Amino acid sequence: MKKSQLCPRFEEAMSILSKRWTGLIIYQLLSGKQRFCTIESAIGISGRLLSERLKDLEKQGIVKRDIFPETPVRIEYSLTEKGLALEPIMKELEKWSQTWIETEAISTSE
Amino acid sequence: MKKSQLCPRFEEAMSILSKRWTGLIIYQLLSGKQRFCTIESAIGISGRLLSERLKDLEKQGIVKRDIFPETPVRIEYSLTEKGLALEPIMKELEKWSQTWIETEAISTSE
DNA sequence: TATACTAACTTACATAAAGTAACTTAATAA
DNA sequence: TTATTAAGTTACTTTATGTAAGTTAGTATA
Repeated sequence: MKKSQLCPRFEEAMSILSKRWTGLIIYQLLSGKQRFCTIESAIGISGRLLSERLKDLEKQGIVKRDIFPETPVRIEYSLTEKGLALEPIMKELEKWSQTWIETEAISTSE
Repeated sequence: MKKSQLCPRFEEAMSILSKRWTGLIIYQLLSGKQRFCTIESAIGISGRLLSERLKDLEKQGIVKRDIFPETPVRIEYSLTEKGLALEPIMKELEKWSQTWIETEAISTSE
């Protein structure tokens, strides 16, 4: 593949957000720590992909995983400092969407 | 697919940014109007996908396309008002990347 | 007149990522 | 012994992306 002329840090940051579901997972966790099944139903992602994304985000130091050995086991996901620092981006995107996205224009194919 | 509990506007906005290349194209166009081949080499995208993404972005009213019937033809892409309004998001992501992304950690597989 | 050149695509095909549904694991309760 | 539950994982299909070659239109050059 061709090499870009962009700042590698910015490119890396964008590659995180431009992976499907990643942004919504982070957005969802901004409202506080929560469990796998809560995130799953809140954003409508499948277990297979949520599992994959959470592993990636943990590896990148954006998400933290805490295990509570109850029955059945409880696992809570939350944002690290690095993850929480993404809040301004989400807030700006929220603002933009409220100004520029019309509800009517959204495809309702599902 | 399951339905999410998120604001449809925000979800739609995120779906734009979380499509591969879209964010980089918008970022690139923030530095001013430019031609197909310029964007192509600046961000390292293939012609096939750049063409596809620019069409989508035009349809969404984020990008404008101007034709100059010279020889060979010149076509200039630029951001609309809606597209320019995404600048704060890009600036915040730039800030975040400079604080939290280490250059060493970026995979150099290409 | 025939061939070359250029930007901006498009097509055809291979590979990678995402969607879907069924299955697994471990601890404990009925 | 069977059932229940959260948190995944596996197997398989469909969609998206990567890659390279081909197309189009208007000149310019041999």
